[in-house]
Amino acid sequence: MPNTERISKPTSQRMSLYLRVLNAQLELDRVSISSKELGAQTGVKDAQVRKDLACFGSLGTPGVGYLTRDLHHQLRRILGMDKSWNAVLVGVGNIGRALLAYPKFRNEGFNFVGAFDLDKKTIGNKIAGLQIQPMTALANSIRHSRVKLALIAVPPNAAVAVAQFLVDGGIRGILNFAPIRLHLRDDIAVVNVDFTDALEQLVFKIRLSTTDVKGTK
Amino acid sequence: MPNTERISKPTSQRMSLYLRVLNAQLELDRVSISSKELGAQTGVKDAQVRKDLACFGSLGTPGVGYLTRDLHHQLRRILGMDKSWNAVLVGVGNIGRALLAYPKFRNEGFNFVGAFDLDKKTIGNKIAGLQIQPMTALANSIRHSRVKLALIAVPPNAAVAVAQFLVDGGIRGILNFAPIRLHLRDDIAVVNVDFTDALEQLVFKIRLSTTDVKGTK
DNA sequence: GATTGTGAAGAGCTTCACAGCT
DNA sequence: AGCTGTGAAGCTCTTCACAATC
Repeated sequence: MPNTERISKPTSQRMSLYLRVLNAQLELDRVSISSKELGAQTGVKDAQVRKDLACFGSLGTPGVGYLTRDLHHQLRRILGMDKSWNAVLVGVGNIGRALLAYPKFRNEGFNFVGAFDLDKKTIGNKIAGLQIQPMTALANSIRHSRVKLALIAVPPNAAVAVAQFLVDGGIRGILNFAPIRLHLRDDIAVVNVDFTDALEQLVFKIRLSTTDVKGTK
Repeated sequence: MPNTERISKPTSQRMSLYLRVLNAQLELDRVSISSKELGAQTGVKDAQVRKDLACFGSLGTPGVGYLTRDLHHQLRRILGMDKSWNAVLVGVGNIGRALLAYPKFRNEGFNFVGAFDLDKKTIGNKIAGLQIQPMTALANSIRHSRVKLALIAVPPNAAVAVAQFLVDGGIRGILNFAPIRLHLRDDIAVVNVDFTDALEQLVFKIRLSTTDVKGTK
């Protein structure tokens, strides 16, 4: 009975980080890990780690730390990764292709069950074992396979229409790679991945650290 | 004299969003925009928009809003986008190729001046007008062109070594696509883009909204 | 009437520090 | 001695609400 609802966004983000570390620790056959070490490997203060982990209700052992396997299991459960998730991809351009071939998705329990595009040249091609289908097949496919997740990697001007179409088809969550903010019903989960945003944040960070040392210009 | 330093991380992130909106508004020849509209298009409360924009020292006009062109200019300045930035790419796999071909980067003032890989098969190929070079050419290239930004799109086990190598070569900021947290000197800016994290956050969000309505399972 | 800029209140997140367990 | 779990303090970010401006 871990209350999944009372987890803040910052906490859930760190949970993903912890999970990444635990994966590595399991491969090294480490039996336990302390909040201090988990923190060191994720750039989080140890007290914060313990607070985050407290929602499992005392899984740690004073003097020892957390049992790697148990914690891994609990984290996956909290994040909803204890079962696998099917997903469709819309837009098989450069980014779309990279996503289809991204090996980590399958490792973590994500599964592409369909890939769709408008371009007749790419339709029919197989990428990472999946045959690209025309957009016209999308609606049926969603209803049939009862997919809940979609990844959008289409040009920005198409993204809004595609998103609306997906929602109408029954999709509940969208990972959006188009550099556009989607405005959808608020029971639809949206996560944006915007490369330009990321680069701008990087530039801003650099300027912050170089301003201290008196502008290198 | 806008004090670039006193801008919080959440604010700077929203600045990127505002900038995206302003780009669109400029294309539509809109002369001014209100905090309310800027907020609506980015999912931010109007008061928050005004607070964020306040660091420019009164650029808005009561009863009217903000002059689109001026605001655009100021935002770019604050974010450090008033000049263009050169960058190198390390790792020309699926993701690397997508990044090289990503058109928005150039639009926003980012410029690839080098792309590097270990794989002899890709070395020498041209992608988006850029010839892939061997890793052995990386150090010289950085020093020569005085690049400050690097994008890492290598497998996770190589990322740490590559990052250290880049820093030793004089790189000041890294946009990291490998699903690994880099621990570097703290005057080095790092921004992580982790697809698996993003998908996990999405799943978590979905569960949050479906838990309310009593698990669809 | 519409909209800005902002002090003050409110909400949320992080860090501290220490009792308590092994 | 080493480490967890947590109340309380401290800090940051967001929202409210309204006087001031056009």
